[in-house]
Amino acid sequence: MAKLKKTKCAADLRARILRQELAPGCDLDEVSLAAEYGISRTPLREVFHRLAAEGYIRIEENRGGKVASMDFPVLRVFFQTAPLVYSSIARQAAENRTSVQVAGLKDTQLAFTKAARAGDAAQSGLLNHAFHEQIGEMAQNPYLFAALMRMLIDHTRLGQTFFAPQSSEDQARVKKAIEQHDAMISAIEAQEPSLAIDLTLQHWELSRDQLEKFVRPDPLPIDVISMKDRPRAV
Amino acid sequence: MAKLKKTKCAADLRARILRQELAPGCDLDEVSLAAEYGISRTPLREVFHRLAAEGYIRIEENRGGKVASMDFPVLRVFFQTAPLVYSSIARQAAENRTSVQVAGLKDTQLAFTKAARAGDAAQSGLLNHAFHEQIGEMAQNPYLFAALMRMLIDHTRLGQTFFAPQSSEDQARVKKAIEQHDAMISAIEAQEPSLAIDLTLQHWELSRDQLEKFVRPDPLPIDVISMKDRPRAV
DNA sequence: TTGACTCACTTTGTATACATTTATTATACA
DNA sequence: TGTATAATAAATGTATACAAAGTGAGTCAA
Repeated sequence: MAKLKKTKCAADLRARILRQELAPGCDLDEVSLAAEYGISRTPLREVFHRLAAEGYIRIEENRGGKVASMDFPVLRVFFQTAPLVYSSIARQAAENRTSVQVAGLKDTQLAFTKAARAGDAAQSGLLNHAFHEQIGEMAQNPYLFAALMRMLIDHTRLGQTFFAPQSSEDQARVKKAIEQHDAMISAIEAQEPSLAIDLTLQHWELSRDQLEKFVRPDPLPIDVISMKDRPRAV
Repeated sequence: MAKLKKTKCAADLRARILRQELAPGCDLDEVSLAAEYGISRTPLREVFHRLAAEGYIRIEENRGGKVASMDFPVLRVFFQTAPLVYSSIARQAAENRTSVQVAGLKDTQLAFTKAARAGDAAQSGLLNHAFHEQIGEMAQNPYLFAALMRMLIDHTRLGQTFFAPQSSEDQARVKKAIEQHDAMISAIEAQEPSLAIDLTLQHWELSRDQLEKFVRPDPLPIDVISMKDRPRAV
């Protein structure tokens, strides 16, 4: 019972960080968080140290925990590394998945689909995260899994806008993402590594286009006059 | 001062696990370890949670910390994954290294060479670990770095015998490893990624041959008579 | 002898109190 | 008014005390 509160606290903190409810760099107050989760500072601090080693937060000497930042240089590396890690994981997931794991993945995909169609951005992001984490578990590769989890922290935080469709284009993208997930499940279930890799890379391309737009948004229009012709451009 | 004891405790525990002084699966008693490091159980447990998330130990509900095991299925994955991670790290290290980091790497290599030539197996293993960790830091890739660190935990533990040369063959291998390190430093310093990758893969081959011998040792001789002809075969 | 149960003992988990460090405010002085 | 410094408040880090769970020896009944 008591231990449940601790794991729940850790899980909730992770979720809040992934949802950017706790923004990068945000200061984490021990006393208020401990009160919030109904535990004392001792177990909370143990959670902090766990999250620090997982890459969610960093702990500074005598000034407590802060949400891990997302500096620009790292983002560049993120885009460089994602295809390698995601495709390697996909390959091994297709090779090593168990049928129980496939069933679990389908459950997650079902929940994800519902949330995405309902336009619940926060929940979609978390379920998308869970989806890819589950594929990571299928790979049975603790080494790459560690890399994957760190990628997903940043990926989910960056993609927070992804599942909040505004334009009809956005909605089409979300629909495509759902379909890609379904295809990935099939490839993994059929144990076809090379197909799983292809689908994963396509999925990454879709996500990357959106993320890059977020990181490097369209510049504001220079010619003010022409704005009249496309009033919703911004 | 007090915080130093904590980081020292964490570093020492890591080293003891890497040296297999604390064997895989070994139980970690909180009170005795706390006493040993001159700290109370509270900070020690925080260290435990850190090490758990780093993959050095695992913490079981109500029965404390145990050194992470090295099960056989994972070893298979280890050999599969090492070339990918090590070579990717090497590439980016050559691309992104700073001169300060190169200087640090040379220092480590110097200490490593001394320890290896002196036949100090434990120290050699740790310094070899530090050498490859420093290359990991040069890569400036937190995602792959996480994978690397997990690989090195198992690599260093497995290779514990590597730097305890018994036969003259073993001594030749250690000498070759030292030379390969030097060549890797040069490639990284010269910022030649493809060369760094080649050298890293060669280095891995050398290590792999030795490790596989450790994991899958030569079978005991079946023909007892022939033993007389090669008394040091076992 | 075996098996289950009890009770003492050991170990882990949590809360609280205290020490130490950092942040903030107030005050003095230029 | 602005800066430096002292005093105060707030937050983090650690130790200790207590609660809860696990472990094991010993006992007794079948």
